[in-house]
Amino acid sequence: MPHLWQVAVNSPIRNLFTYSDELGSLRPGTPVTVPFGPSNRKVTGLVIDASQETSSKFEIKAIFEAHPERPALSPILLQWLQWLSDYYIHPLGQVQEMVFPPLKKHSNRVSKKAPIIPTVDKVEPPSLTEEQENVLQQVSIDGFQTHLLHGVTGSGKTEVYIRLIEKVLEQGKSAMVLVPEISLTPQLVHRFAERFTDNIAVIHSQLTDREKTNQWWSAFEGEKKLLIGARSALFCPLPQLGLIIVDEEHEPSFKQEEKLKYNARDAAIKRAQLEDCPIILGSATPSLESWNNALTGKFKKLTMKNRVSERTLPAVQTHFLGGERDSSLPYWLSRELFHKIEKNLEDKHQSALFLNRRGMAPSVQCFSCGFISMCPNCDITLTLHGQHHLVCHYCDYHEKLTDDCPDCTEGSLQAYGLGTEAVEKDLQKLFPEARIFRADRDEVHSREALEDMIAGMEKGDIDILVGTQMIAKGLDFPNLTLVGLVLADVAFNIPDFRASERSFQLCTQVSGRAGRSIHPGEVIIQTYKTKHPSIAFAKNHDFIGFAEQELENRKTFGYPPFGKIASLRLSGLQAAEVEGLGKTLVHFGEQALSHFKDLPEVKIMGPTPAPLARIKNRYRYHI
DNA sequence: AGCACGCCGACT
DNA sequence: GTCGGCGTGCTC
Repeated sequence: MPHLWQVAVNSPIRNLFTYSDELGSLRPGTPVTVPFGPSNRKVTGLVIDASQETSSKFEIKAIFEAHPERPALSPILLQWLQWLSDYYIHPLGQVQEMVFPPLKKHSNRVSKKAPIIPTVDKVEPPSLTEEQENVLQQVSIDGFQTHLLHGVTGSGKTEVYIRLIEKVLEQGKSAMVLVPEISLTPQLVHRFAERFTDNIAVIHSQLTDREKTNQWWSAFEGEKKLLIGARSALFCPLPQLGLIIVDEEHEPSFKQEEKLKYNARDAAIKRAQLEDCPIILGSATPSLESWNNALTGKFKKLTMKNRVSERTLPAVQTHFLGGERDSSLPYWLSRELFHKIEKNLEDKHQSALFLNRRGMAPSVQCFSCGFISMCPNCDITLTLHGQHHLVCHYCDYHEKLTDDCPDCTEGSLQAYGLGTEAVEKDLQKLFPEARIFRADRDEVHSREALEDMIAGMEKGDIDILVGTQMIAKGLDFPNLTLVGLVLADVAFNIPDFRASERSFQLCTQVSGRAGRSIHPGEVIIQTYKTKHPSIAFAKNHDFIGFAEQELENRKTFGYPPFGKIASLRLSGLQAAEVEGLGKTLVHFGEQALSHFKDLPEVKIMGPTPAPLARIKNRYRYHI
């Protein structure tokens, strides 16, 4: 009698399917191809378990073969995939698919592109600070334990990671470092390459499919013992995984919002638990969830309060933007920041200005009739780029800015608000001699362009860097001594209970770019709300104070980590239809709740239009 | 998701 | 009488 197996098939169905095995070489964890659907098309799947199927409600088909290009997975990995599927409510057959590389193994075709792992000379390890030593002593590399490493910017977290990885590799095990996509800069890889030479594989979305496949196999086969990557790298089945590091654990980019909706930080903790290895979550500004877990003892808390080599944290000043203005300066530039930039140019130091908004201006309005240019496909104003390009930041719509208002045809459209392009342009006028570089998605759109920008900063070819998100984290330029946050308020206004946390993190991370070398750093935060707690605490480098106050707020309102929130997002082409579905779902929810008497308080809110009520002509609601 | 089936309008 | 557009339902 042939064996029957439960197979997770790559399809959006949450059942397992029973197949017969006439090969006899299969076991749980074997990737297979199976006939599926009325035309028996060939789909991929994963053998999960033996089947006890006795009834014959359906025809049982035979597995085609063990997948010729996919290696078998360990019981631990299988268990982890099952957990992901259950916890994030996603079909196991599709979760399983994320483990494997996009292309067939093979063909070691030599890439013409620059190598992903740079060839650099090995660098001798620096001596450790007392704090670093102390932290290292507290981490056991045997057995599962979640650690939260709270270390200020520039405190040498990376060196701690490196030392721990060295220990793990000495035992013949492999290690994984997860970083947010945005900070997976060549700089970080370079830093690791200096110590582990070419014993490194890298996986992130900027690689081509061929590159990803090659990197995946070199990590899977143990040819490279250290895997560095963005969240998707977590799925790589490393042999003898001995350590996971999640750097910048608070970063929202660890969350995937589509398909399998997982948080790589949380999924990494689960994987470490199953693999029975330690995991380190590192951040200068931990998420309040993780911080709370450290306070309650669920995570082991490790602290580094000082920067390495007696370097001090930068002096942070805040400047009120609403006061009287110097008419010779653009309205967004305080006299103080202007003078600091001027001084920095004289001293041949570098400056960076941060503003989380690309383009010239976020909207244009007719001064005569009040008409505002909107995207026809989205509920959003069009952003002005250059002198006369109106662009939607959510779809590919763009139009030319007309001389006259398209509505009243009398007035003309005027730019409102500020973006990085305008900052760059104004600065160039004020400092004609300065070499200014703008780093946002319009200017820096590829790995190569990012590398060029970094090289430009390192060589001193740039005096002033103007940028968005892109320059906020992870970067380390020794000659960068002045950082200006042009308008901190942008971050307060996002409609999210984490808005305060996000702005505190932003202020701290941006500030952290300044003064990372022998020269002390200075930071200027410009804002209309100098008293906002996010700014006040960031100014004093007081994460603990901020966390204490913000946790109190969260407790009062029942927000995480004290309460739990789930968000259901609905979208469709007809607003009424989407809202109707939302109402039906809420109704189901209320009914379901009424069957449970002793639940803690559960509230269902909505459906209401999402903050961006329409994107790409799809109406969005949430519950 | 991907495919087949089936219902209906449009065209030879 | 046949083609094809898309709504519906199933996949071991």
